[in-house]
Amino acid sequence: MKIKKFIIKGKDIIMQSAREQFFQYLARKKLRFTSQRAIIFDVFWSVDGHVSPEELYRMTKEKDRSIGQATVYRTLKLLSDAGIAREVDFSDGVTRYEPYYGQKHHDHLICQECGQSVEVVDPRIEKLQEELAWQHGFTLSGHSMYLYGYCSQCSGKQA
Amino acid sequence: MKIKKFIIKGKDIIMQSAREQFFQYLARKKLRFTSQRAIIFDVFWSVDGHVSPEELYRMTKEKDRSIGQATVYRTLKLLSDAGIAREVDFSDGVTRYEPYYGQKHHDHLICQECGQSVEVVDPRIEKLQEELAWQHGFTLSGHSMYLYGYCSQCSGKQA
DNA sequence: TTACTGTTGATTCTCAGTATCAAATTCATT
DNA sequence: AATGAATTTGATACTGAGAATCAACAGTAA
Repeated sequence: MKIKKFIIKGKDIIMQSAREQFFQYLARKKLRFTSQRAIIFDVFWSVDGHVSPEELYRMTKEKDRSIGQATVYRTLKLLSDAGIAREVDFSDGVTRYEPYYGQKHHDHLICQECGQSVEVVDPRIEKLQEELAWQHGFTLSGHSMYLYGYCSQCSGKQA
Repeated sequence: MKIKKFIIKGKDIIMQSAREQFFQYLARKKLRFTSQRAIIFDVFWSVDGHVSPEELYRMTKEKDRSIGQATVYRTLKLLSDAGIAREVDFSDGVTRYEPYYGQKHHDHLICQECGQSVEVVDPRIEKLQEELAWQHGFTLSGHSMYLYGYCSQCSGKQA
């Protein structure tokens, strides 16, 4: 219990900073921190893992019926530009977004059977990526890596 | 000159095997090696690097006016299933395909300024990916990795 | 030939995401 | 508070990739 509470508190603190960063970003760009953006941010931040714009739109509608879907798309783009959200693309035709601020960088391991995704990191891979880019005269600014396979439950089912 | 000729010959031999593999694949699935599929295969194979379905459609039209765009989409899917083509997704909304048979596996390093892409591989990264999946109980069946950055020409221009 | 299965191209449809635009909101100045 | 400029919003229309549909059209096998 104590631990749980602590974690929630921790997440809450991060949320405040992320909100703050969003606010700062908007101010820097002379944009406004409107009530719609606040609501969308809050709902987005409450999500565990990734959401599609459409899903988020449905969720925000429950809080505020009047919010339009275009605004959700626009706000996600803003959050992405502000470095608070990250686009993830599982190449199924839908772009998803996940909270990114204060998160460790990670990539995705996806089960092709059940669709579950696991967040993974390997600093050694990151290092090698840098190196590889360097060898080709590139300055690396980012990467996307998706590992596809079958999870322990699903790899039993087939074959 | 000699070398060039040799290379062309080599490519030609690979082409024959790829065509053969396509044929075999179709036979195995009780599908037919139609003239349209042959044309689309040939044009696709003559391309250096990647093409979008739409581009390929335009190109095949020049060889055979009557070929429909749906057939191009369908055939690319077949080639992909047959392991002769590979989908590449630079996340700009268009899926591209590249010849794959007899090719070494590779990933892509993309310049965000001029758009050029370089094919890269690092067996050490491949190894670590396997390892990483394994650690999470996954059987790895494939991956996609895109490194984004600025090439030597373009990284000078900014800053 | 006939019956059967797979293929094609034209067309329509779907669906994510974007552009448009008038109305509403907010901000800065007076 | 009032004015005017700039931003934002939501509804709606639009775009463009790709898939579904379907009648006409081949091969294939009896």
